[in-house]
Amino acid sequence: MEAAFKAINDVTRREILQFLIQGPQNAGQIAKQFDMTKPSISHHLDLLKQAQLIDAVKKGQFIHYSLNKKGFESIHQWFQAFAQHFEFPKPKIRL
Amino acid sequence: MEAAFKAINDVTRREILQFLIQGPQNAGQIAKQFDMTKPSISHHLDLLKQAQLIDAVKKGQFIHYSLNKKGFESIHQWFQAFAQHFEFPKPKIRL
DNA sequence: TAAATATTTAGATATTAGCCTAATTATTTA
DNA sequence: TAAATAATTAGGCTAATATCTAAATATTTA
Repeated sequence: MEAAFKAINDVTRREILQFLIQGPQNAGQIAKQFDMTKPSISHHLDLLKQAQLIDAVKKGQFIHYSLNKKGFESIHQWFQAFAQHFEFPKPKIRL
Repeated sequence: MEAAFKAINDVTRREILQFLIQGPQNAGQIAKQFDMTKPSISHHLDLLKQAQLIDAVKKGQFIHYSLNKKGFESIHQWFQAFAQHFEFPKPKIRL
């Protein structure tokens, strides 16, 4: 959980997560989105992986990165206590 | 939003938020819960306030701190995109 | 197998963050 | 109004973070 909070406390890493909503991408494709060197992006990917917010699968010389539910669940769980406290509006009908 | 992510990226600050679930507390009562000096706690309270995760109301020589919905809403909003992506299980019946 | 490509690892540097002690401000009480 | 209480602000120190360049590793292709 510690790692997840640390991971999302950075604009670039949050943008990487947003980018991955549209589907798995390899490191180069991710790096292309940002005005930052590949090693820096690689470092960010490492922190996101440590937090289990993303998964990495090597396919030949490429590494495919995708969102990982686990890390998000840990954030979700922490948030629940407060969501309950404030009773955030929920849809009346199951979507 | 930036400020909220920064604020929750610290164990002490998250523990302060947890503590405030049970209701408003003044700075001294909060500081008593932690093995840390008052100035350090004061600094944490300031960051939480900046993130609008807590509110501060002065009552005489005391300052009462309480949870502030606003900051949590900004985190909640960010989270929604991913919650939708993963379709986190929701209760079938409205509680 | 040598060259090219994809990505990471290592090392350096500058900024940010967290904690402490000392000093300051504001309020209450004797 | 002087002393006590509640809390913050200021200043300094150390550890952690984000970024870069250069080098290394792994894989594919000519």
